[in-house]
Amino acid sequence: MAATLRDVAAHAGVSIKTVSNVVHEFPHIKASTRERVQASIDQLGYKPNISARSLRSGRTGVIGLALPELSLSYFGELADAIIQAAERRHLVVLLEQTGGGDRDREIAMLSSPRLQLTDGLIFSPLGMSSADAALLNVGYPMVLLGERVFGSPVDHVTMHNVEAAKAATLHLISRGRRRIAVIGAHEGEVIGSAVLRLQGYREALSEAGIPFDPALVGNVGLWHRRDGAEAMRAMIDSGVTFDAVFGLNDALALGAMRVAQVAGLRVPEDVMFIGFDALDETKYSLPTLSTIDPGRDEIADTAVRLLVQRIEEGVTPPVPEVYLADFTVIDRESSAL
Amino acid sequence: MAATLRDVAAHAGVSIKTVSNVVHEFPHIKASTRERVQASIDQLGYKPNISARSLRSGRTGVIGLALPELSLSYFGELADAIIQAAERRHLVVLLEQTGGGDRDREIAMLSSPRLQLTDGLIFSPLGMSSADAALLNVGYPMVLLGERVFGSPVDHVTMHNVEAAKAATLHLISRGRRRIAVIGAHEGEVIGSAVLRLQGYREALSEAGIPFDPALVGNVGLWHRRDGAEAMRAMIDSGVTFDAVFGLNDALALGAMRVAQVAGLRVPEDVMFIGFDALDETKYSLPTLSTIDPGRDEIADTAVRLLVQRIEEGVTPPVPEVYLADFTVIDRESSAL
DNA sequence: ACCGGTCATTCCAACGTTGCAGTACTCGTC
DNA sequence: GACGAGTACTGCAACGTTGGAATGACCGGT
Repeated sequence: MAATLRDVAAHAGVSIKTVSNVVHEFPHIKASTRERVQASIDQLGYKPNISARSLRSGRTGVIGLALPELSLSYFGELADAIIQAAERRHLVVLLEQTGGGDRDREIAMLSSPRLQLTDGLIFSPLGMSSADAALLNVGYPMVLLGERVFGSPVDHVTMHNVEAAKAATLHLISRGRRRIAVIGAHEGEVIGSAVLRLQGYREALSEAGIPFDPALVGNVGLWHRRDGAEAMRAMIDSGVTFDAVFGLNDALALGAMRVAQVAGLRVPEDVMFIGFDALDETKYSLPTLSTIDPGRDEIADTAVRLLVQRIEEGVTPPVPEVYLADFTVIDRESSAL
Repeated sequence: MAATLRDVAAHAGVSIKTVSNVVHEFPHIKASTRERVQASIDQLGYKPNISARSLRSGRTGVIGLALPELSLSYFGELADAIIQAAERRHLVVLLEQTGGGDRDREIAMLSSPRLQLTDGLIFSPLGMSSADAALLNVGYPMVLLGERVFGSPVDHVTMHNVEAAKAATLHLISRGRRRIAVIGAHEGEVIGSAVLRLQGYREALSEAGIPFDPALVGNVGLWHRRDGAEAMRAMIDSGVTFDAVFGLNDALALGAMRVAQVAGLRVPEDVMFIGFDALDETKYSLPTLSTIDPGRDEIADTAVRLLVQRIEEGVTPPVPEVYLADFTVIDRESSAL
């Protein structure tokens, strides 16, 4: 069906290898030959067979991207950014979903044969922990995202979670709030974004001389809108008073903000809100949601850049690189004075 | 590095072909041999090399999915559903983004060499039109999504746009509204979701004996929240009166609903709202948004099923199949009496 | 006229797999 | 006790590509 190197070679009256050389822009080719071969390529519509190339050269031009769920806006926007960054480097992305924090599934995915035709993997776990770090010592290039696994042998792109969460909390404090609830903690966990952001929250409180009140911590299962809504309802029902809410991500904050308003609280007058992630929808909620911009494009671009570097250099780095993206506080209606 | 059939064969003391036969569960193999080979496979951690397999057999187990932008919640949720449906059939998905309706980019994507290692494509165009239908006569299996291209030579999974839009409009009418604005029309276009849904809107009006008022049609560029917000602002500024809004998708409706509320209109008392797509976030907006559930899982599953069928049967169908998913009206606070 | 060196191109082998053809052995049948 | 019909395996070639070595042509210098 499709034209092969052999067909082009016959058509142009040269050897197969010469055609291959033209395709790969090898130096020593006469201009006239190059033109003739190129003409044949165009005429026959030759496209290299990637399977064959990959079999021979070991490269596919495909990178894997494994993340929990695309239906969560955060991961949808992240995937968008990563696919664009990959495209800029002439790579395509093969997408694998691992579900909402299923550790076993994440680990199984790491050795899935589906990754065979992939040059490397960008992996955003949600269920694994630092105890599993050694499992990331897989035989192929990998870049890690997120805050679940530290001390692994692979490059890691993440963000200043503690500092950003602290900034978010200080933002509310600077607006005069002292009873700041936090929604999205994971009870009993010692690692992950929830823990780090909670730590930032506590650091901000202590810096401002505000005592930490465990009654103001809303625990959740996942970080969906639904969980934020449920946690807010529970907190309101518990009778605890608060004048601000820090949602550990935007989905939680949005779910919580709705419930607070339904319960008759005015935002921002009675309760201020801030989230984390800078999702597009935070610009259109009522009121618009203040949030932390985690520098998604920067994260995406860096992840792809590091992965390409590892693919080209071969094997695991002696000292894995850890990259921390910059963040910004976005001040919107939900925390306006 | 990785074990090959050759290694396993040597280890088990059989021929390469026998190992291959075991892997493929060929009938005529002695149980004892099968066990011995299987043991060697496990011991050496053999995984088939997909590039080699694909070179030889022409199949990769990868399908392409080309859609506009993952950062739009609708496509994020759609991609999620398609990836899950593909996984159920042991396929992986290679994701390609074509941007917000760039016809040339969509056409270029169709012949991209990146699709080489793909067995087929699920394609959701946003810029092409029925005039381009012939371009879909590509040499590989394809399933089309959406409402841009009709009469193409490939299988097509779409939905009852006209009927669903009509149902949405009738829903508002049944709640006593007569001045129903519609947000999301594409001025001058004659095809696509916007046209079909607008048609459904007009059919509903005419069935209810309500005259069509062009002043109640809000034109937009894209179907993002921002566009809905801008269109609503323009409509309010124009001074036209309305007591309900049909957003041609949820993002438009949500953007518009915010603007309407900021302008002092109460939802649903002064203005009712309904959207289209049943995004997760419509359950958590304030108020929650009534919408049309387009049966996303059904669409995803059918698309993958049809694609697999085409891949297995080879070539283009003599008569392409057109599948229309069922829809449901979801009644929420934004249109509550 | 011959040599060394660069340039342009070709030849060969391999990547790991699978389809097909073939072989050798076992068995029940007449 | 030879014969077809299975059963259990093996061997070879090929898929389309690329890396490296090999070949040949050409050119300036001696």
